[in-house]
Amino acid sequence: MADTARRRIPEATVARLPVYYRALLEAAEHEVGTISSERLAELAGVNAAKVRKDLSYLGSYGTRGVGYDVDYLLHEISRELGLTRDWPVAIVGIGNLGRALANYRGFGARGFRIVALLDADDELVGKEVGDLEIEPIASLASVVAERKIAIGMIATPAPVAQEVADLLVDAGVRSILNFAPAVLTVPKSVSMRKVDLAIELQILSFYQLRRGSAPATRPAERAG
Amino acid sequence: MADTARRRIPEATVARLPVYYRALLEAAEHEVGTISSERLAELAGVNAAKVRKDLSYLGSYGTRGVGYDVDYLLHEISRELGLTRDWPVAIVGIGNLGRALANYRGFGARGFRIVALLDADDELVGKEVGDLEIEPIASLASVVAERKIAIGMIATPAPVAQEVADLLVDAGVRSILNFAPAVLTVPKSVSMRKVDLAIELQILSFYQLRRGSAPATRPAERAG
DNA sequence: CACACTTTGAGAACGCAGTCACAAGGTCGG
DNA sequence: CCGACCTTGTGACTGCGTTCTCAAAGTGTG
Repeated sequence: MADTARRRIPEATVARLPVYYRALLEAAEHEVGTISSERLAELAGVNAAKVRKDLSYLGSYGTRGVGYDVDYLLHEISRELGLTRDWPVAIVGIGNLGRALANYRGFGARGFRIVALLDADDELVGKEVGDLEIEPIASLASVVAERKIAIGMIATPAPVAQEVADLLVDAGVRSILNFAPAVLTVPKSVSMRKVDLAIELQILSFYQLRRGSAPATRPAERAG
Repeated sequence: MADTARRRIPEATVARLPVYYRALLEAAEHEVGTISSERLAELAGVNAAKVRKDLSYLGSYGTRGVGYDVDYLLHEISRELGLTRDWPVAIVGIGNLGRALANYRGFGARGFRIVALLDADDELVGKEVGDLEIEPIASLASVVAERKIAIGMIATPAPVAQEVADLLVDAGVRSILNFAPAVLTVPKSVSMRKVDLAIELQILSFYQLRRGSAPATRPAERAG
């Protein structure tokens, strides 16, 4: 039983842990106590060897001849991913997308709570979305400090995205999820990931042109 | 000048081409005729060697001692990505997210046109979003055929996402962008990419727990 | 026209991730 | 308690992607 002397977890593995987590949740609901790497692989859409290697980075949580205890594995993964904690989230930019994100009930409830909506437009400030009131950008720093915001989502137009990122970083936010179609630079101490619709569509377009030489459904993406 | 005997373009490169494209568009607006790999790398948030290697897969479009002709490179990349064509897109599932996607003006105008909105909810069918009317799922096959839909976006709840994917595939759609938090399986002949908010947040959470051992902002994601 | 300077293009080396294959370790029936 | 069976955990191998480095190819100046 590895415990403290745990190896560094590869980025590719980190990116798959949430998928395993979701699959295990489903297994826990419908089914039973233990699950084999093969079955888990099927639910997660990967192959069994990869599942075993990934899980082995967390420690030896399986039992040979039997499989993995679903509840125990769920617990270990959620601890590893920090899902046992509460992560207050702020959304900056409450346009179409920001509003949809604010109303989105798909974060798995677990941990990620949207506690602030901010926008630069005075027309929007004061309006309510869900049960939150939109606040002005100027109050970003104080809001981040008071509500202990860990994660910032940027849903602004591209031209102001870098500016907003800088504000978030200055306010102490160290994890950013960027939805704006722009390349942002942040200090190395800040983690940033991006979700970019236009890029995804263009990649699909590339392979659509070349049917036949198209690779299969993409592998899980990298971590950051 | 390489032409027909062009090498296979690696997935990682394909995923970066849209980023270069966007950076070049910006350069073309503000600036001038040619751009060095170093400058382009800066705008795209990668390093210069990678830019050169990526572009070399498209052919020898640079001039030593000078750099790349911005307009020419834009043209070549857009041709490679299929941005010179028109790609009709259908969105299935017009909830929060679907509506936001329908109204989203960030696809770069270029090529991707949303031409159909579909939902299983009779309450929604017939309503208008933007200038499109929501249609019933039952008409998916005919809509795809008539409007020559190439790309389907799935923005339904997770439990029905696989079902919708199957319908899209049966209707002849060969590129799918999945926003539902679910693992979908499609035939190898179909390209699928996913955008998964919950997973992104959980990855950020992982690294937030481990400040110090955190890798920098993620590399561009893989293609599919 | 020669020489200094710039920048690309690509070969080589390296490192990370994925796959394979199998020994180790555990269950279970008789 | 023994032997057949199952499934994990991991070492070895392979392949892809990134980085390094430098020759080749171009510009421009005196």
